[in-house]
Amino acid sequence: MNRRLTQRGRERRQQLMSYAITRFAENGYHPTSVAEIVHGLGVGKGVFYWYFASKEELFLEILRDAQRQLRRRQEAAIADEPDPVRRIELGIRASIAWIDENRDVVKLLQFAATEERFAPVLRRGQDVAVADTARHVKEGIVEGRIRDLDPFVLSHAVLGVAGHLAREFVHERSQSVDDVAEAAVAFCLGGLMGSPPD
Amino acid sequence: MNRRLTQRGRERRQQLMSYAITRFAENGYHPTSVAEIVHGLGVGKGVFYWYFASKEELFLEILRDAQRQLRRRQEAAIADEPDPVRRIELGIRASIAWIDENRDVVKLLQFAATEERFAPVLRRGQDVAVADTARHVKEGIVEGRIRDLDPFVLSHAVLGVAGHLAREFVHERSQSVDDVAEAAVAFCLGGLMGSPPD
Amino acid sequence: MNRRLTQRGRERRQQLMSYAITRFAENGYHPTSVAEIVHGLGVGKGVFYWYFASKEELFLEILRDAQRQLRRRQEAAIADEPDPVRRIELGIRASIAWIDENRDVVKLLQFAATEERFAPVLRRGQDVAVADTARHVKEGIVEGRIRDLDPFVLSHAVLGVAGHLAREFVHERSQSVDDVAEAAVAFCLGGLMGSPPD
Amino acid sequence: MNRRLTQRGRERRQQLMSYAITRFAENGYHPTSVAEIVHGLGVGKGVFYWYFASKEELFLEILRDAQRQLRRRQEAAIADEPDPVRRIELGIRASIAWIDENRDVVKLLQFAATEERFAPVLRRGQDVAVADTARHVKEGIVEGRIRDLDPFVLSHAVLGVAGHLAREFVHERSQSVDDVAEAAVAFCLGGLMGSPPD
DNA sequence: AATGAATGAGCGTTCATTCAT
DNA sequence: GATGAATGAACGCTCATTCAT
Repeated sequence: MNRRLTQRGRERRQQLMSYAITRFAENGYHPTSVAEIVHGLGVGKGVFYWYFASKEELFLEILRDAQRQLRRRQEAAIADEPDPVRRIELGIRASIAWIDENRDVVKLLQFAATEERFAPVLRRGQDVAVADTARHVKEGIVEGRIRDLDPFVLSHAVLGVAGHLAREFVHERSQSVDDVAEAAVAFCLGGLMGSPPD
Repeated sequence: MNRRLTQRGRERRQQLMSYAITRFAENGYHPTSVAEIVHGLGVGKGVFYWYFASKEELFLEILRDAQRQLRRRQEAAIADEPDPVRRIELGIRASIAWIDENRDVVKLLQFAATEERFAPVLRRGQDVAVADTARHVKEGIVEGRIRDLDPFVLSHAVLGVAGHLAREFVHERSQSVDDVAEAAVAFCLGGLMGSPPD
Repeated sequence: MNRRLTQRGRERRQQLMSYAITRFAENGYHPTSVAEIVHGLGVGKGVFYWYFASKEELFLEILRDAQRQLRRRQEAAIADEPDPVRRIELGIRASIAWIDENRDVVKLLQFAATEERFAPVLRRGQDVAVADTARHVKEGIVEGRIRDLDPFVLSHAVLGVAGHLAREFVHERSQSVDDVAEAAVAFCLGGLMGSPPD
Repeated sequence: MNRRLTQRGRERRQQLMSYAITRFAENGYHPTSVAEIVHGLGVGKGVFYWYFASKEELFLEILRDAQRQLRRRQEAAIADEPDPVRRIELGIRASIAWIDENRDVVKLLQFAATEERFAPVLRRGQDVAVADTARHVKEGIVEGRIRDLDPFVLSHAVLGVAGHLAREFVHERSQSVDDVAEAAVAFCLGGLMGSPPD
C-alpha cells in the first residue's frame, strides 16, 4: 500500500472510507462484506484493494482517523483558555459535539473495543484523551477547585459521562445537543468539585 | 427449541453458554465459530443444535441472562433501604461488583450495542435500569437532596460513570473494585447533589 | 486435520487424492481449482476441507505418498539379492515399472521440483533414493566390479537415466516397458562398469 | 505483437524477459504475477503489455529462446569435429556448461514439461536435440565403436544423464562443473560403448 | 442425545487484462 | 511509449446449518 495517489485517487479513497463507515455502522463490521461496499459505490472489487490492503486495514484506518479528528477538535476548543475547570468544560462540549456529528464512527469505536484485534489501537487513543483531561484536573486540584481524588479516575469519570450521555441522548432519544452538553457539564462539574456525599 | 431438559441436559446447556461467553469475549462473536465452541468442549456439532436453535439464539440468550442477573443483583442490594440517595449508592456498588465479576459478558453487552440485530434487546434492558434509577432520583429531588434536573439524564449519567469506571479500571488497569466503587459513588453523588458550578 | 476417519471417510479421502492426481497431472497444479476437483466428484466444497487442510497440504500428501510407494517397491524388488550389481539392476527395473504405472504422479513430482515451496519434500526423498543406490554401488566398487568413481555421482547418473528413459519412452513414445528397462539396464551397467573411453 | 522496436525497445523487452525468468524460477510461473514483474522493474503495467501479448506469450518466448540458445551452443562446441564419439562428448560438455550458466531457465523448462499447455513447444525442442545426438550415435554404431542398440534410446539416455547430473550436482550440491562434466562423459561413454554386463 | 460427514452460499482476496490519459 | 486506475471472474477457504446413523 502507501500508494502515491492522484487527486482523483484521494477522492476515491475518501469515498470508500465514508461509505464503509456508514455500512459498518449500520450493519456491523463483520456482516458488511467488501462486495457490499464496492457494489454500493458502483465500482469493481479491485478498486477496494487498490486503495486498502485489506478490510481490516481499512477499519484500522477509520479508527485512527477518528481519534485524530476528535483530539484535534478538543484542542481547538480549548485553545488557550487559562482556567483549567473551564478547559474541562470546553473539552466536554467539544467531545459531545463531535460525537453528535459522527454517530457512525462512534459506533465503530465502540465495536472496536470488543475485539482484541482492534482494542490496542483504541486503548492508545483513550490513554491520550485521559492524559489530556488529567492535566486540567490536576491543575484544578492544585488550585483547590477540584477535590483531591485520583485525577485519572476523575478524568475517566468525566469522559465516561460525556460519552455515555452523548451516545444515549443525542442518538437514541433525540434531545438537542446543547441540552445534553449542559447536563453533562453540570453533572461533571458537580462530580469534580461537589461537596462529598455527607 | 424450548425443549424439556433433564438435569444433565440443563448442565450441558449451561456449559455451552459459559464456554461460548469466554470465546465470544476473547475472540468476538462473529470470528468465533460454532465449530470452535463444540470442539473446545469436546462434543459434536449436533449437541449445539440440540440446545440452541442457532448461534444468534445462543447469543440473545446470553444477553437476556446477563441483564436479568444484573437487575436481580441490584434489587437484592437495595432491598428495603428507605433512603433514595443511599439506594442509588448501593445500586452503583452492586453494578460495579457485577461488572467486575462478569467482565466477559460485559464485553458482549458492549458488542451487542453495535449491531442493529442485537441492539433492541439491549435497549429494553437499559430502559429498565434507567427507570429503576430514575425512581430513586425523583424521590431524591422531591426530598430536595438531589438537584432539580431531568431525572432521566441524571440516571443515565450515573449509569454511564459506573459502567465506564468499572470497565476501564477494574478490567484494564487492575485497581481494586472497592476503590473504583468508592470513586464512582463520590463522583456520582457529587454530580447529583453538588452545588452548581458557581 | 489428522481426523479420526471411519471406513467411509478413508475411502472418500482416497477418492479425493486419486482424482486430484489425475486433474493435477492433466491440467497442472495451479490451474486445477479445488472447485474443479469437488465438482468432478459430485460433492460439495466442504468435503475437500474436511479431509485436507488446504490444497497445498493435499499436494504434499500426494508427494509423500508417492515417494513412500516407490521406495517400498524398490525394496521389495531387491529383497535379499546378494549381488550388488544385480540389486542395482533390479532397482532400475522396479523404478521403471513404477514410473510406468504412475505416470500421473510422476508428472507431479517433476512439477514439485520446480517450486521452492515443494522442492524440500522432494529433495528428502531423492536423498534417500540416492543413498539406497549408493550403498550397492559402493559394494560393487569394493568387489572391483564397478569402476572407482564417486558413488554418489554414479548413483545419480543411474537414477537420471532410469527416470528419463521411463518418462520419455514409456509415456511419450509408447514403447514397451520391458524394452525400455532392458535398454536402461544395459546403458547403466555399461556406465558403471564399462572400460573408460580409451 | 511483433512490434517494430527501437534499440531502447529491444533492451526493455530483454530486461522484462530476464527479470521474469528469475522471478518465475524462484517463485514458479503461476505464483508470479505480472504486477510483481513490472513492480520489480519499477515500471507501469502498460509496459508489459506493450511488449508481450500476455503472460503466457512471454513464457513461451522464454522457452523458445532457451532451446535456440542451447542448440547454438552445442553446434558451436561440435563445430567440425570429425569423430562422432568425440562429438557426443563435446555435446555433453556444452550442455552441462549451458545448464550451469542458466539454472533459472532450466527450471522453467522443467516446469513447462508438466503443463500440457507448454509441453508441445518443449517436445519439439527435445526431438531436435535427440535427433542431433542420434546422428552421432548412428555414425558411432556404423564405425563399430558404439554398441548396436536403438540410437534414439541411447541418445535419450545420454541426454538424461547429462541433464540430471548437471541439475543435481552443479546446482544443489555445488560441485565444480568440470568434475560433473567429466563424470557424465565417463558414464555415458561407458554406457554407449561399454561391454555388456557379463 | 450425540456424532461426524456433508452442503453450498458466501467471504476476503488476487490478478490477467484493458484503457483513458 | 508509458502510467496507474479500474474491471470482474475466479480463487482458496470458512462456516452455519442439516441429517443419516
